[in-house]
Amino acid sequence: MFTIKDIAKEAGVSTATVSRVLNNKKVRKDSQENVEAAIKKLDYRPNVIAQGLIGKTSRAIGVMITSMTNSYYMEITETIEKRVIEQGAMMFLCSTKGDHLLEKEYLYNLMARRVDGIIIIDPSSENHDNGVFKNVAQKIPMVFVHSYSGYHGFNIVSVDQYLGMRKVMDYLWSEGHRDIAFLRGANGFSYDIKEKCWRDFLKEKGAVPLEENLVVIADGNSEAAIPLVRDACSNLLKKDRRPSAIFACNDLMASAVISAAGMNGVKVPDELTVIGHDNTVQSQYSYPPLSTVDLKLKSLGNTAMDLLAHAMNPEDPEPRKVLLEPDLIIRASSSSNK
Amino acid sequence: MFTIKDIAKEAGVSTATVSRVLNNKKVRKDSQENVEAAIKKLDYRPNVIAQGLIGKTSRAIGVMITSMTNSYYMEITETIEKRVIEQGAMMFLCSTKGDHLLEKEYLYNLMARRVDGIIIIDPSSENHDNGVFKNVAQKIPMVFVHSYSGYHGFNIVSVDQYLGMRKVMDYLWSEGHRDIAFLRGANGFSYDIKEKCWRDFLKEKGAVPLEENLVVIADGNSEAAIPLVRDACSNLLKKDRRPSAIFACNDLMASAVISAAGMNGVKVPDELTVIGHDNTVQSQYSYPPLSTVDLKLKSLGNTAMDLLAHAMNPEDPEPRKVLLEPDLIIRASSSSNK
DNA sequence: TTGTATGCGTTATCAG
DNA sequence: CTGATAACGCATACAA
Repeated sequence: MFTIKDIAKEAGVSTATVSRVLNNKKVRKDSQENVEAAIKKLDYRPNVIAQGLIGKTSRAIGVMITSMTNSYYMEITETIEKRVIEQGAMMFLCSTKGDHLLEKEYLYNLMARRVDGIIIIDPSSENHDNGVFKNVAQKIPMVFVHSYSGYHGFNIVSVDQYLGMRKVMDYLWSEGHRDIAFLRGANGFSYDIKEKCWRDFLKEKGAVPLEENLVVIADGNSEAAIPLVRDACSNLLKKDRRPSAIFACNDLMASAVISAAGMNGVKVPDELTVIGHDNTVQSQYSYPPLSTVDLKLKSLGNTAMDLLAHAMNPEDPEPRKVLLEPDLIIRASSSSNK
Repeated sequence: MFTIKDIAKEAGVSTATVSRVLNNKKVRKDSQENVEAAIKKLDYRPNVIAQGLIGKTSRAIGVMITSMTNSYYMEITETIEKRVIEQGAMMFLCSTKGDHLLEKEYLYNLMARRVDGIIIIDPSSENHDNGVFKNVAQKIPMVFVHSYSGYHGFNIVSVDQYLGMRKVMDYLWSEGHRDIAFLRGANGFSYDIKEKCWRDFLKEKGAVPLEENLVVIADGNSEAAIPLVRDACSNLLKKDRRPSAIFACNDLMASAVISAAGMNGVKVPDELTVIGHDNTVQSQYSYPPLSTVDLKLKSLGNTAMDLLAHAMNPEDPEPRKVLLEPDLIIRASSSSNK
């Protein structure tokens, strides 16, 4: 591949002049033309690695997610990517599979590559508690896309999931649902927040007794959870006191609930209302289309990029928090129970 | 951030010695220890960009896909990523949205970053025909993951989709299906290959008249196609001569077919057999679980990495083709029509 | 306006 | 075994 030297020789100027043309600085017209001709002739493209070494910027950012086959992450990531390429930059994508050691490994690798910024979607609590994030954020602009906004000293964009869950409960209650099951994965802030809201609400309404068996613990938010959810739901639907509505903490699990209903001959939404969460594309196109909480995934991605731009500004590096408000979207998987 | 010079000073040796320790070359024991202590103390990590500039390798590869919200691509990509991190490398992910100009842009950007290799899943025909791929492949090891193995001079891993389609038709025919609809997207080699097989088969069996109206043209393989597929299928299912089986060119569309059936009160699989293609995770977890053609996505990803490793070997740069054999997986969305 | 010289952080070469 | 030094490709301060 050609270098700036080749162009300089071809154009009969110095490398400095070539560099100037490349960076739109003032040069004499004929030099400009000669250089541009040489560039075109040799199909020359500047070595971004060398440019990065100079120090200003590597024009690359890192995005860390948990899984690539979960559209929740990929929808946010796709929005981020759109913004990244607008800037002529590139994106390293890293999926941690929920392993905080791998997450740490990736983080240090990104640091070693001098990326301009890092966006972490669903950061692990371990690397927060042990100070890894703090350490990295000191050196590289960093943004969390998180279900929890309680961390301090970090740029965070999150969604007010308690509010979103409240909207779900208000809706279900007003539609006459009283036995409302809650389906969550094993670990995660966002599950905890929603469960708290669910409990708070039922207590507030004096819905006694609070049936503990309506809490189904399945594992994680990857496809592997689906069979677990199906089994758990099948059991639930066979009980004497069957819930009239099931809320699932993400659309993936909600789809599995619909499947379980179908397998047990329970009609959705006539005999069972199902509400999902996240408003991923699959919720829109599932059958019946899922009522769900819109997490504003595009907005999450765009805000993350805005925050990153802010974090890269040395003038005002004060961390910011942005809290988005989710909406409840009613589709065909839910109905009244009056 | 600290550099090799800081470590050298801290350890009381030269930068050369530090570099030797970093690269596991022979140094005196106490030097070794001093350097390692300094590295640990300052939490030093080598600048990968500087390493990349030296020329050997940037320890980064580029993966180009069409869409991030299609699990077909992401399952292959996830397999690739696993292999990439095993080598301590990183992955640039680029989604072209089917735009060949963007694809070209990405390609040159990756080149400018001196990536060690590029894997293109579903390369555009435009950039093949205009020589862009040839141009890039000359300078950087490149591998296609493709539905078409007819390109020459490239490393290609593909699946024998004609064979896979043949397996579908053999199965359907042997189960008594005679009116078999074929659902495809607008553009793409893989659609063409499958359609050819479908036509060949019906002609071979003398299935006259070949009902052209059983060919439904929907657009693309992104979620946006789903409503189009639903509409097209709904129309199809209302006709006098309703097909007893519908084959869809990917699982996404097949899911939409199931939805359309549900919306029209047609039972799957009792009244309609639905067969998908690709064996993405969603086919496994949809309801009813989809009969589908297993494209061996993991194997595609792994083979792509194997080919890339081969392509990076300067001894034998001869391009290779690998053709994988797909399997038909029977699940609950299909039944006999006898 | 232009060219020369230097540095970015690392590895490789060579002499010691 | 070690250290000084030259390269990698580019950008920039400085001198012309």
